[in-house]
Amino acid sequence: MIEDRLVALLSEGLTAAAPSLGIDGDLPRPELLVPKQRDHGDFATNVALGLAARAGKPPREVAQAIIDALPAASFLERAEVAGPGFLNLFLTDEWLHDALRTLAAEGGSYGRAEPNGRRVQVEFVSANPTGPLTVAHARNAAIGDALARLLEATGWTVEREYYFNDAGGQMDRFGASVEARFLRLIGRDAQVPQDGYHGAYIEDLARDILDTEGPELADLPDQERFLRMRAEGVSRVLGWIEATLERFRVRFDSFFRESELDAKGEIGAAVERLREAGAAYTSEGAVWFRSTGYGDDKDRVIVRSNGQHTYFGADCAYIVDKFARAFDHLLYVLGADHHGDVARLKGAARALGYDPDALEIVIYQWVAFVRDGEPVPMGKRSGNFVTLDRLLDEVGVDAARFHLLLFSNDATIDFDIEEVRRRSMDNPVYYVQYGHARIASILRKAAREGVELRPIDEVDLGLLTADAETDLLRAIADVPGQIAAAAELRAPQRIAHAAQDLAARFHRFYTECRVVSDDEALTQARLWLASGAKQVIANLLDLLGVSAPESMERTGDDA
RNA sequence: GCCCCCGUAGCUCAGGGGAUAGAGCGCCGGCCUCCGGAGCCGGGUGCGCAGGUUCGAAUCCUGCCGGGGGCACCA
Repeated sequence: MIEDRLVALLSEGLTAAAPSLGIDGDLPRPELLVPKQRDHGDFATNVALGLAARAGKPPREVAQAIIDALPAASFLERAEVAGPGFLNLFLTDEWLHDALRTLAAEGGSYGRAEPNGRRVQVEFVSANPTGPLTVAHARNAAIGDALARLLEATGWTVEREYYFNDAGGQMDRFGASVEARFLRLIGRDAQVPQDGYHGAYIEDLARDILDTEGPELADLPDQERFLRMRAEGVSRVLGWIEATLERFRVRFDSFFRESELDAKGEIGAAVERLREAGAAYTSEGAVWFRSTGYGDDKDRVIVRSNGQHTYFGADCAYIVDKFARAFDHLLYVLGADHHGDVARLKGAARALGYDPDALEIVIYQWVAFVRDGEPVPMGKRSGNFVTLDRLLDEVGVDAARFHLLLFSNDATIDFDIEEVRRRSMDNPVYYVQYGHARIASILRKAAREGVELRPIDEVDLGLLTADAETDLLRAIADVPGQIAAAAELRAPQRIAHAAQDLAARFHRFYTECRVVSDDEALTQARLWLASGAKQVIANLLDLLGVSAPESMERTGDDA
């Protein structure tokens, strides 16, 4: 990449200039900046600003000394001092052409890194299977999957895991609710518990269990019947959840049940380990984790006085289980209500002897779903909620994912269902997709007219000289860096914005530059540029799990 | 009371310590003989307040103000 070559060049110049500047000792690695203004060059560095104090000379003088010491390089047109002491680098367009050639060669893997040999687990969604996924889970699914895709793109081997509690208090209430519905269906007297689940889907579940398992389930001994009902309910709800996720283009590599931890004795083992580490103690009959030693505001119970472990106790065992599976890094994707978990989860990891930095928690803020100005209620137990499926029916997978990934994780989202549903120009997902479809259309036209695309090495990319053309090339060249940054910062919205930026640059290029024309050489160069833009838009959309259509409906008249 | 997130243009939001802070929407005015007008071009004295760190702060730190959310052996 050109950036590496520039940094190497600058380092050489810096090393050569250092003695005359009176700088000895370690020299910094020059940092490359991308100036916002074109007359500030293609790249810039602030290295002179940082070294001015050490040199005892004005920054501009330091910058000039570095320039004077710069070895010749074919790709460097000129370098100049600017502003307070920036060193601006002007390159020949060759690096832009190189980027386009690389893109042409790599296609769908352009911008992606080589495998780094490291394994990361991304745990997300993890909703307990007491009912269908709701809109409340949508952002978690979108962010978790996008981060998984970004990590894959930056070389990681990624495992997507879904964790659920199949035996806690909520699941018991769920099981009892299903059981009651079942009994009522066959005419027996039973009441759904007051604190149980009252949604209509519970009855659907009961009916399905009745249809497939038969009424004789009702005659099992009480405890057995309850467990059976709970299990039958869980497996069916999990089936719904998987189907919804599949539709949302999210596929998990593993579904992990909390009960496995207990069954394998891992919870007891984890508690023991914490005790040995001096991080757990007994008080009032319960076992506590000394989380105050790890930045928490109070200690937390891990085993209740009745002998049952808490959720957090299971979390500790789960941490052990995860690390035992030889992941180099663990990512948790959790909603804002879990911010309090961060300190104690990392604390538990440390207490258990792991590197707390290897356990990372991505917290995202809430989504306020709104319809016609009214908040959409999301409580699951009341039965009054909007399922993720219904949301997808209304706005489509592409619009839903794109909109959920358009904003920083730290920002709360106002998700107006009517607005996101609109297939119109104020909907950025269609703007980007339209750009992709429009390019596809040009390429079809070129093919229709018998224009044959020659190998890119035989094409004179130097003909691409208009601002609209070089701006588009620049954006293409910038994509690998954008992907790396988005992954590193856990910031999928950067990809959404990069995609919009690419589409905008393409649209401008399209308006100003006719692609298929009588000028054969120029047509070749522009076709390569257009198809490059198409590929890059597709690559970025893929990182978001959004499709890149070859064509779109011509009319968006429900706008 | 303690903790987390946010405060940037009329609205919704981007902005990895750099130079003159951007985009979409809305509003006004332009652009179709011709590759898809779901498009393009032009129109803009906005970083909540006060300190601090720095050559340089929307960005990092502290305090305050305003908004949102979380703080149970429920699990």
